[in-house]
Amino acid sequence: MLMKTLPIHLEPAAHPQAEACASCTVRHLALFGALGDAGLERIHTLIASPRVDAEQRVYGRGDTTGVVYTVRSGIVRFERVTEGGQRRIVRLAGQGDLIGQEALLRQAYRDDAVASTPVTLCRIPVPVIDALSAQQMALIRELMRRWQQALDDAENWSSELCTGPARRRVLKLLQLLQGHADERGLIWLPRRDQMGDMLDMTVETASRIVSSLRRDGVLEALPPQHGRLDGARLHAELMHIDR
Amino acid sequence: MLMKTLPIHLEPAAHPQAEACASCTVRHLALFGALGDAGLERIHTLIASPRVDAEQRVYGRGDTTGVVYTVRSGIVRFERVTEGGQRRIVRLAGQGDLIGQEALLRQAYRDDAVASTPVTLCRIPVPVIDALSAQQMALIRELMRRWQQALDDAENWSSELCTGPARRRVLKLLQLLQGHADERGLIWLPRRDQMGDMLDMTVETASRIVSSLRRDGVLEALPPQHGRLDGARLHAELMHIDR
DNA sequence: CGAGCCGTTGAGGGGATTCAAGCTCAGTGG
DNA sequence: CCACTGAGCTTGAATCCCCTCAACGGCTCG
Repeated sequence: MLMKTLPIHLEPAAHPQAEACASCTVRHLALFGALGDAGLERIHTLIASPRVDAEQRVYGRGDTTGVVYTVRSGIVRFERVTEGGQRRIVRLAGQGDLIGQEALLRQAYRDDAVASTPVTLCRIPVPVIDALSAQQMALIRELMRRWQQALDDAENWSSELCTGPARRRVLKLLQLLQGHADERGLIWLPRRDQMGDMLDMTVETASRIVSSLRRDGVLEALPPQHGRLDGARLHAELMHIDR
Repeated sequence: MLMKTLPIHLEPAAHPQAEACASCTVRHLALFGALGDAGLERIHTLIASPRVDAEQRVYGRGDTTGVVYTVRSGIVRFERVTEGGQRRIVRLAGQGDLIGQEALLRQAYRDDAVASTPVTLCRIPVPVIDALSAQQMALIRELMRRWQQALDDAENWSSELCTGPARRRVLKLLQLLQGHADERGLIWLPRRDQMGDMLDMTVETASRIVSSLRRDGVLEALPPQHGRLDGARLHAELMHIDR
C-alpha cells in the first residue's frame, strides 16, 4: 500500500545559493531567521531550494533522509492512512512552516508530505542544524517554537475541522485556506475528494456543500483548484451556524 | 467564559524531594531521565511533586505560571472550547508525558489541562530547565523528542478518533485508554458526556454504544469511571468494522 | 425524601451516506 | 473535425446512522 519514495531534491547546488539565502524573501519567517548574516554565511552552500510540483511528494512516511524543510511558498499537506485503510489529511503547512522535524531526532517521517500547490522549499540537512545548535541557543528556541506551532495547529485541526455539521467543517476549512491566500487573494481550493479526506465526509457531501456556498455567494470557484472567498459572508455563515 | 485559575501546586517543599527524585519510579520515563545523578542533585530542591484530584485543573488556557509538568501517574486531558462554544477534548497525556511545554517558550498554555483520574505530577519551573539546557545537550534532545511525541499523538487523535462511524471511534478510544491501563489492567472509563466531547457525538450515542459493547462482552464497566477490556474482542470488533 | 447528576432506552426526524446517473472538460486518436 | 474516453464535479432518490427530544431508573447527598 505504501509506495517507495524517490528523493525529489537532488539539487545541482552551487554558489548561487549564497545570494539566494541572503536575499530570501521569507528569511524573517524561516528557521534561519534566528541566525545572523555571519551564521548564514557558514551554511548557505549546504542549503538547496528545490521546487516541487503540485501533487508531488516531498517525503514519505517511513523515509529517513535526514533532511528538514522550510516552506518558502505554497501549501503542503500531511497525509496518513488509517488502520482502516482510509487516507486522512491531518494538517496543512504554509509559508514559513517547518516540516519534517522528526528528522532532527533521527526518526522516520510520520506522514506523507504532499505538495497541494506548486511548492518552493528550503532543504536543510540535519547535520547542519546539529552543528549550529551546539552553539546557537537562539536557533534551538526557534526550533522549539516551531514544534509548538505544529502541535497547536494539529490540535486546532481536530477541534475545528473534525467536529460539527458538514457545512460548518467546510466553512472552517475555507477560513483556514484563506490564511494561505496568495497575493491576488486566491486560495487553493482542494478537490472534493481531498476535502472529504480532510473533513471526514464523502465526495458527494463536499460537492453539495461547495455548490451551496457558491450559490450563496460565499465562494467563487476558479478552476483548476482555485477560488476566491467573500470574507464577510463566510464569517456571517459561521456566526449563523454557531448561533 | 474563561475561569480564573488558582495555582494548585504550592508545595510545602523541603529536603524530602531529594530522595523523591532519586528514587522516582518513573525517572527513566521522565524528562530528567536524560540527566545523570549529578545533574539531578543540583535541582531536586526546586522540583515539587504535587497531587491533583480527578476533575481538578492542572492549569488553564491563558495562564503564564512559568512551569512545566511531567505526568508521573494518572491521565490528564487537554480541553479547548470551540469558537462555536463547544467543549472539545483534543488529546490525552499519561505516565511519562511532558505537559505545558508552551511555558518553555514563555507562552501561555494553549488548553485547559484537567486531571481525568487522580494524578501525580513533577512540577518543574522553567528557569530550572533554561539553566540546565545551556549546557546539557541531552536534555534538549529529550525535550524535542517529547514535543514530537505530542505532535504525533495529536495527529493520531484526529485521524483515528475523529473519523468514521461512531462505534469505531469509541472502540479506538478504548484501545487508546488500554494503553494507559493501571497495574490491575483497569482503564479509566470516561463519563458519557466526556466521550462525546472527545469523539464528537452526543451523550446518548456514547451511552448506546457503550451499552452495546458491554452486551457484546468487549467492555466491563466498573463504576465509578473504571472498566476492563477484552483485548481480543476489541481487536475483532475493529477488524470487523474496517473490513 | 426530594433534588440533582449520570446513565440508559425509546420514538421520531434530519443530515449524511450510498447508489446511480448525467454533466463538463481536457486529452486522444480516428 | 468530432467521436471517444476518463477524471472530476454535480445532482437526485432511497437508506441509514446519528441527533433531538423525552421519559425513566439508580445513585448520592443535603
